[in-house]
Amino acid sequence: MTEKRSYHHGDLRRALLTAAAEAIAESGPAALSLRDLARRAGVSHAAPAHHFGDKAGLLTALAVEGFSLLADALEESRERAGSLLESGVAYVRFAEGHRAHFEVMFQPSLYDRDDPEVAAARARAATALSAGVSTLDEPPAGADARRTELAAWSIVHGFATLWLAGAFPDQLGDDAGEAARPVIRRLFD
Amino acid sequence: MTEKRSYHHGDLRRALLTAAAEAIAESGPAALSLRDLARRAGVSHAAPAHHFGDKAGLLTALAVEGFSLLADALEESRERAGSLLESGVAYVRFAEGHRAHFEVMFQPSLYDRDDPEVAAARARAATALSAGVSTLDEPPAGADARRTELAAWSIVHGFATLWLAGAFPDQLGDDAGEAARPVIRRLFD
DNA sequence: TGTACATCAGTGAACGCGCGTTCACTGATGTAC
DNA sequence: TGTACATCAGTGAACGCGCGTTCACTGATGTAC
Repeated sequence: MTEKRSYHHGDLRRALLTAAAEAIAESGPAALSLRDLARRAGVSHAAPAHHFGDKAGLLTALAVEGFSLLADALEESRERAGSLLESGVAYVRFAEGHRAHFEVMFQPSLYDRDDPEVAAARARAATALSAGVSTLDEPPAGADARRTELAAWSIVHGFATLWLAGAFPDQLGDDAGEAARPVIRRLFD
Repeated sequence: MTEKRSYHHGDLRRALLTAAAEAIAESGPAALSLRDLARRAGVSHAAPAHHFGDKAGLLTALAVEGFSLLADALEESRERAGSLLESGVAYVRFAEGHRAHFEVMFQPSLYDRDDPEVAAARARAATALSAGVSTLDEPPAGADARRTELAAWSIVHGFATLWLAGAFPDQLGDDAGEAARPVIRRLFD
């Protein structure tokens, strides 16, 4: 808690990103202030500007991390289960487990969407998601494949968003991924 | 523009809600300030507090209006088309046409979710949505009906959210409702 | 192994800004008689 | 129809606060020789 710290923090960049995720999970991305993050990291209020310039810079880094983690989760699920259904569940689990990243990623007004690192990480996540469509028993082709992809993306994104917003009835339980499975399955009946 | 106004505004409450929707569409709900709304309405900066108390009060009123407009749109679509597909299209159209309301409605941390008017308006919208499920050719029952409802809600909500976030490729065109139709239809194949 | 120096990370004081809130006020409207 | 008075909507000055940004600074680290 009150551990002594040398003049140099060691890994302030990492600490600020972690603090940002915490702060966003508590109060949303818009309430974020660099001064608050500095306080959380135990560092003077001018230090964050050193690493990120401004708030958009920090959120850009968070978006990169988010898309990258999402891509990891989707790829991992595909290797493990090889099913679009389970990729969808992984998407929902990612949103629940990385709420702050998820919220930032899909509010591109908050960060620099044209940043090359963002574009690369997002492309990797998009590829991982669309690869899931080809794991279907009868994989659709052409326009049908695109429609299926959008439908799958929409249903898991909508479920995740509504779950995080607390819009669902309590009966659905505590586990977003498990609650999502029968709903996503409905898309393939 | 510079029209003269008497000491009393006439319908300041209405004017502030309209200004709020504009401001939110421009910069998001978190950037909203009562002083800015006062400026937009051409009124002194202390006037808004008179009608709404604080920002949460104003956003509560906006949420009420939003759920109410959504319920209207869903009911109207059901009377006109009587199809779950078209109700979904109406949902997406509502989100596109009332972006500010939509954003506020599903961020309940911004307003008083326990307000009785909010609860009533939200319940009306929920009823209108679930009524859409019973218009299916082979309406499901019991747990199946609930799953179908969640699936339908998720897919249209997800599509709307991703559309507003600018996450979809440009090829989808300008009309969110039309773009959504084939994707939603995929749920019923 | 030791020294000099460049580079870098973080400091802390200062500034100006927009915000929400308070409060005594004033102008307009509605109502009782 | 006219007058008196209560109520209400909006004013404008004042306040304190947290914020981002700037800037000269200092302590730590790494590197060349």
